Amino acid sequence: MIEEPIPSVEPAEEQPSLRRTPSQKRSRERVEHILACASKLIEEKGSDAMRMSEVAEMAGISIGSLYQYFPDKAAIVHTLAERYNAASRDSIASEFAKVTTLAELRSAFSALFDTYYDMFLAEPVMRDIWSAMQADKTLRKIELAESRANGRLLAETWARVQPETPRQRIEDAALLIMHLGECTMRLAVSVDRPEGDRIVAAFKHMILREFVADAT
Amino acid sequence: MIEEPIPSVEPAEEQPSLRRTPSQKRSRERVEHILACASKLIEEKGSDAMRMSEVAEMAGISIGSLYQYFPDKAAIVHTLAERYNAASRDSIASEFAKVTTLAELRSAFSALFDTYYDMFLAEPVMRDIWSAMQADKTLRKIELAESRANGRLLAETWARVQPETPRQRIEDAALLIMHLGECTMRLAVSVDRPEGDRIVAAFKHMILREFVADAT
DNA sequence: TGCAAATATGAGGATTACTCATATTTTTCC
DNA sequence: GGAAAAATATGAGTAATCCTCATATTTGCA
Repeated sequence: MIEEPIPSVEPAEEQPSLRRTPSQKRSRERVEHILACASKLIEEKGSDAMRMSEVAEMAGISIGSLYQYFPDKAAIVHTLAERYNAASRDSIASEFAKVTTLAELRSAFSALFDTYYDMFLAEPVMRDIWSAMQADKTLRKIELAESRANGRLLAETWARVQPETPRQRIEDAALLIMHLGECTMRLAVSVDRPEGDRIVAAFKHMILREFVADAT
Repeated sequence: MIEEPIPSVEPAEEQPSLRRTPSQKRSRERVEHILACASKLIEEKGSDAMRMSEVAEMAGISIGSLYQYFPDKAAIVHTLAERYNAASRDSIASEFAKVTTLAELRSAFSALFDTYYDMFLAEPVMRDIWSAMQADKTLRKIELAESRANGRLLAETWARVQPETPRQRIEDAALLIMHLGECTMRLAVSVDRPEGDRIVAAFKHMILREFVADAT
């Protein structure tokens, strides 16, 4: 009945972000409710200004209960981040799955970052969480894990359509590209719309040059 | 008599990070001393774990005095960040100043990022401050201003050696490149040494492709 | 129904950035 | 030199907030 959003690709690294695995159905629903409230609060005021007391109040539970489910504030952000990341990985994986030629890789990459940019524009919560991840030491590890996971997806596809290129070079470049993609999104949404659009275009233009036949 | 630390290139955006402009010589020395202590503490434990009480104690002053010079904790990080940024801008400006051809731009860029990477490796405080800047809303604006300032330096040089390329395209690309350069540094120093080296190499390789004659 | 396990509660502990009324030092001006 | 004024120093105290824990309530099950 309750279907959890199982990351269908590779989970980045699952720390125990829930204090106890909820065994009762009501508990699992409550976890979802807490996350929904937290998400709404982050949308309204940002994760930094979000107070644990507010989350508890909006969710209609006591602070004690809140801490029964999440060991600390970062765990809430962590969980939300993991969900967005899982969604990203999924769309990346499905976009790359059908790629068999370099030309297809180029158009898949292009489409991917258009989608990614739209997501960033549409989801203020996602944007905020990305910033929060940079702030916290623990959460920063998630970002790296995420870049690595996405980098692997790109590297596999890339190596498939261009087997003559050294694997190490592909892997390094793939990690860098996916990481810089995230950085570009953050930059693009932090400036005004037309400039953001141009920045994303510039990024795509720059990266697409990498996916060419001549192995320099 | 009062000589303020004037950034020799373009100041990114000077908010009043000092509570009062110290008029007496002893005060200015004290500001320097506070910053030195803060820097040492950041090196030891990170800006997040650095306590204002510790800074005061190490500097041999009371908390009240500390707050007489800096309006809040972020202001200390802000000031330190501005200094590093000013140093970066200077080295970027001097590296680009003598560039007159595309080939020279390429080698200047390459040399610049080698230096930048070395700085990041050698200066744990700088690394920490970069992370801290992402965390705080106010400080994040500095990062953007910094990217813009550096982007302008690159754009000017680039436009000089390649006047046929549309100015808008150069400006967008320059901002993106300098911003992504910072992101690459952060990524490179957060992984193990050999991988970090390869990542920096991959970045340089990728960007140097942009500085070519064919205006695609 | 009654007992044990799971879950809920919220007052309070702990930490920490920052304030402010007061005290001290320095400068100014006769 | 001395007194008034301005600048600077002080640190106990305030406020904000995360999180704990001893206790109460609810649920699952025999």
